Amino acid sequence: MAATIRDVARLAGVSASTVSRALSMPGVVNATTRARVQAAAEQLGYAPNKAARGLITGRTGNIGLVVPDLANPFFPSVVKGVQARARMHDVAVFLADTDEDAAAEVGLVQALAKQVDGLILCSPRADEEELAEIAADTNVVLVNRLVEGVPAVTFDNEGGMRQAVAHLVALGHRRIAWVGGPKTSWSSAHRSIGLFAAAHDHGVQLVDVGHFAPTYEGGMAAADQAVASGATAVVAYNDLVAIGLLARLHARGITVPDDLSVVGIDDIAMSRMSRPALTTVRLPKQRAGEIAVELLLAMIDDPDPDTIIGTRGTLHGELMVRDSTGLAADRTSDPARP
Amino acid sequence: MAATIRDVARLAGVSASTVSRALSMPGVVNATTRARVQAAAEQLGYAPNKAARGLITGRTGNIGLVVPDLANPFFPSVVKGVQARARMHDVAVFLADTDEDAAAEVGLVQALAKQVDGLILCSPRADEEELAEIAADTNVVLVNRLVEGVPAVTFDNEGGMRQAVAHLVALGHRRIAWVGGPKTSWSSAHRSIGLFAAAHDHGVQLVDVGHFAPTYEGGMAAADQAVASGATAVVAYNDLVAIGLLARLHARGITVPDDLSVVGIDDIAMSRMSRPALTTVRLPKQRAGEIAVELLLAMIDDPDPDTIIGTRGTLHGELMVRDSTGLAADRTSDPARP
DNA sequence: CACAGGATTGCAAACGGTTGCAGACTCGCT
DNA sequence: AGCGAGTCTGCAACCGTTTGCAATCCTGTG
Repeated sequence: MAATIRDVARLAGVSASTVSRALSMPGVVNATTRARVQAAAEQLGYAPNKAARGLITGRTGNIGLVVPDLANPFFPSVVKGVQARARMHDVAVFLADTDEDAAAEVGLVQALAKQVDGLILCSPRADEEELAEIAADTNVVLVNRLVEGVPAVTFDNEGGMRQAVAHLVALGHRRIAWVGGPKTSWSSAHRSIGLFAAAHDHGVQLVDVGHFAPTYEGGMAAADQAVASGATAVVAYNDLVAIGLLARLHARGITVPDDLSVVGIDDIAMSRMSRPALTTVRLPKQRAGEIAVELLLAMIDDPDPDTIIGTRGTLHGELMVRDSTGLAADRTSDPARP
Repeated sequence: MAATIRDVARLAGVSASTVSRALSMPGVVNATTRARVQAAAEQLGYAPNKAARGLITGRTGNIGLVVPDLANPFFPSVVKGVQARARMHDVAVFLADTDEDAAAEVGLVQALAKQVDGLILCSPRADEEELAEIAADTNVVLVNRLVEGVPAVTFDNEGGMRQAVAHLVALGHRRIAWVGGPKTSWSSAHRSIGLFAAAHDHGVQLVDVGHFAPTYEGGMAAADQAVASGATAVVAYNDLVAIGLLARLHARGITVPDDLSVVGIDDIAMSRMSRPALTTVRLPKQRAGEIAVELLLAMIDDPDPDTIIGTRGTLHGELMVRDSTGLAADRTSDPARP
């Protein structure tokens, strides 16, 4: 079908090796020959078969990206970042959606492993051992998850939580509820830790409402318990959950932020559009994807373990104050002017 | 690094050919040999190198998927459908996001073309000629776009619009505004046509408010013109636009649906969560992805042009009536009982 | 006991590239 | 003219598979 290197060689009247060199190591072939080859290649619309090259060089020029659920707006953002950066480096991206299934995850990873130079695992569901095992014989970069000895790009959960708490405390909140994500979620655990630490530092109460699905429905399910907790503000595991909270609170006639303040995490596009617009900790999701690619590519280029293993990028979040947070309900005036 | 077929052969004490056969054409090798080979393969964690196979068979076992913008929630849904179906068939998926750039689109497509057996182009931005050209020497399935002679899966825009109009007419609306998408959008054009036809059939007025970006911002930009149009109901190019409308209308103190009804198209996840929840035409996005894969795979298996060329799946939308549509503002009672 | 015929298995070529090595040429000098 | 040093270019091997063909083994039968 498509033209092969030999077709080009024949047309240019040279050997295949010369074509190969003319195209990938110009400078080593005579200028006029090179011109002839290039003309021939052009004419035939020739483009080298990456797979064949990969067989020899051991580099496929492809990377794999595994995400748990594309329906969660968080992930398309990082996929976009990965995409963009990969394109810059001229590598193609395999995408796999595991549907939140840890078992499918390792299966997919193994299937992908053979045809890529490395993998980016985004918020992986697999357990720590499995991840370590995978990372042992494949180039792997983790996103939003930390595993001993595996390069990763993560978000500064503690810092983000600190900002959220500082904001709420400034608004007079003294009792804050935490609506956690899935029990096994690495980021939920770390957000929780950061939150408790920040609350402690500020001397305010934090009440843990429990674990919920990282979805709109999870937020709806958590709302009533959050209200019952007696807190004047709620921090949710992520924006989707926060928006679910908003919906249920509205349905119950509870006004946000007058009766209750709500803070999300992620800053997905939807958050600007919710009513009220959601105050949230913006996580540079796309940037995370970009950095993951850089890390992975560096790792591929220089497989020297020492320089890479343990490398990790930590991205800082930024509090986006919008309309879902306000003065604490049990205060009637600006706490700054008592 | 990874085990090759020869490693397995050595361990099993047979030749590479036997391993190949044992694995891909069982039944042709002796049962005990096969067992030995399988054990060896298992032990070594062997998985064939798809690229090498591709060289010989001419099949890479990969497909490519090109979308204009993952940030638009419409696309992750179809990507998910493609993903799921591809996995069933054991093919891997290359994903490319073109960032709405028609030029990047053809470039990416050409780059991908060499390493896949076929391509799924989702709502392609490229012009008709380019698409036809690409389809000429690659297996291509279009999604949400029709081009002469190229297999495609599309949505029944006319039918969807008819449902929307029937719904609005039943609510007493007699003057409906249409907020169109990008000027060059195939689906915007067809939705517009369907809408006009339906309006004509029902004997109601349709006023075209113009073309807007298919985004939240586009909706915000369109809102005031929609209001000024004097219509009592607005149909938006898609849900994102409709939600943008909702936001701007709210900001202007216009109540939906009491003052104005709003109808979207797509039924993205966000639509259930908007306030008010958006009445919209649900498009089976994920299903579209699945069918596209089936179509593409069929095309790959049987490259006989006649059976495939022109094949197209048309998926029907379903009106989801939620809270953004109500009785026409200029009516005070149920129009069914005048 | 020889032999036909089927069942297994191995050899080697092929796929489309890349690359080490060596041969062929071209120069510039002596 | 002879020679050394470059500069180019082609040959051939190799990457990890698959597959046509031929060789081998085994079995049943005459």
